[in-house]
Amino acid sequence: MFNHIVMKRAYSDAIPDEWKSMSRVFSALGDEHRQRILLSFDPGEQLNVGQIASLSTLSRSAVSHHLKILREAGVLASEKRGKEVYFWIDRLHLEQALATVLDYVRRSA
Amino acid sequence: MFNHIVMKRAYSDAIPDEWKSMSRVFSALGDEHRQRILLSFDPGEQLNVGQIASLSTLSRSAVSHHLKILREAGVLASEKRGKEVYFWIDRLHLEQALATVLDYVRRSA
DNA sequence: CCAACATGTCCAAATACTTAAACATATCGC
DNA sequence: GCGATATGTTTAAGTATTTGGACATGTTGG
Repeated sequence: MFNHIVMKRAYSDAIPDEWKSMSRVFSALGDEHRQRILLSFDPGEQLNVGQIASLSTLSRSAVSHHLKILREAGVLASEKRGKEVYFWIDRLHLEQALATVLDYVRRSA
Repeated sequence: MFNHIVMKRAYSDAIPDEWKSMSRVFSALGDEHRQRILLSFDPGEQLNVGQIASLSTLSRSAVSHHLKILREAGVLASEKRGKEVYFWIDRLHLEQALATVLDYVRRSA
């Protein structure tokens, strides 16, 4: 008995695991400067911090801050090569995160 | 001649039209309270402001603020029925916005 | 080793966002 | 119309984010 009673998930419950990843992606890409950084990449292109900063209207320091947020969100990936740090779009992670939300939305009909 | 020279899109250029819509979706869903609101909806469910506020830990006023942002971003749609305003997930708009980014990411490989 | 360069980090000021109370508007039942 | 209810708006304070300069660290070439 009571099997037919489905408690509504409490608003204050933890955000589902698969949403935590998407959450950071959303926050990261909710900023216009960070969107511009993402759009700076041509297909397959890798850019170092100096290149990204020179395209930007912000200080190198501010760009570095945004790159950190994008990397931690899994929007970009990076690797140090010599003196430089190269960034590229983390295609797989982004696809997975977006697919999670798309899946939720499609089930919501 | 010069056809082979492809100017890099300036960082400060306008964000492409199809991105403006996604931009607001990202900003809207970059906030944990607004994510919780989105996750409050069962499939096909419609909730009014009072119901959403009662699920929330925030004041009704703050919830109203977040609902406005979610509606303006096209995450939720709403309709007034009598005294109440009902909200639901704007499935089509969300799908389209997410598909735009997914498409960009897939072309970025 | 050392000078030049690329990047990251720390910090304080500027800016933007969030919050909740008070108030305003609209709708309903009687 | 009137009181009760539901929601939106304004506002001011609190909080968080963003920014760029100064400094620290790591790397390379000579």
